[in-house]
Amino acid sequence: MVRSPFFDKNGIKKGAWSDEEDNKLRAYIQRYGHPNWRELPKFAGLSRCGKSCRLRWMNYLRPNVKHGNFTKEEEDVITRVHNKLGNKWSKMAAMLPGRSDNEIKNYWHTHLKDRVRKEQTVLKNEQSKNLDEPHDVNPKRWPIEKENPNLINAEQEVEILSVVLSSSSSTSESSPTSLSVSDYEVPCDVTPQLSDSFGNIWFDEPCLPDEGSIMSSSDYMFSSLGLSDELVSQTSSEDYIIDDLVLW
DNA sequence: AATGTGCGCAACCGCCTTACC
DNA sequence: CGGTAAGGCGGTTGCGCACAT
Repeated sequence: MVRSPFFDKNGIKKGAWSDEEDNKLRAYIQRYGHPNWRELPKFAGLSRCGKSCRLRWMNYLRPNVKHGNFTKEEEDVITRVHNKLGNKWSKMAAMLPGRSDNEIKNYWHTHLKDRVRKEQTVLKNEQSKNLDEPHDVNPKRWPIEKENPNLINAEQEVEILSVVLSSSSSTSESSPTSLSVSDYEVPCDVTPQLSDSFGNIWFDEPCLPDEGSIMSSSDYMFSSLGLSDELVSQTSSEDYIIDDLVLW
């Protein structure tokens, strides 16, 4: 399934990792951490380059890393974020505790890409049929927006989400604003709704980050998005409906 | 049973960003 | 401010496996 092991001209081992190598890397990092990836293989007794060690740890050996089938909710998050941001795998990984960017990327290419493309083609055809009859793209949203003129449009949503996702520090002075990432291209009847099983992935399942501390999936999401505790605590649960990815 | 073909996924590669001097 | 090293990210590749012929 993977490249057969071999040594390059510098004596660096490439290709599939053996159990022995995995054990060495795991044992070393659990004991000493990974302050310097480049030096790590030397001290851990591995004939690998630092990059290879980092990749193996991040994608496979980390204690909290998940393998196997993606849930419907995870698929939905990937689809929605991809619609807004494109191939930002690390951003998606930050929102899906236990999933690596590599795994998300692979899953997108092998499972989701074609499916989403088909869904959007179907949608486009339907929309072109109904061109003469303008109607709400997302009927669920419009009543809310009409009630609240302060809500933002689709372009602003992408911009703000990009900032939120890339931000490493909180914007504590920001007032609670509804940040919707609802998908205008894939309506709610095409993509499954997250809110139905919202608790499953964001709140029920504890998550173990690298540091070893336990935090809830929702804490993990907010911390990975750079949202401060105070800001999160101001937030009522109704405010971050993942159905539309309203973050706060 | 043998061979061909496509898929899935771990790992590699190169570029970009960040940190440090 | 520029140079360098290290980390991180996204695109691509190689190969084992399952399924089709």
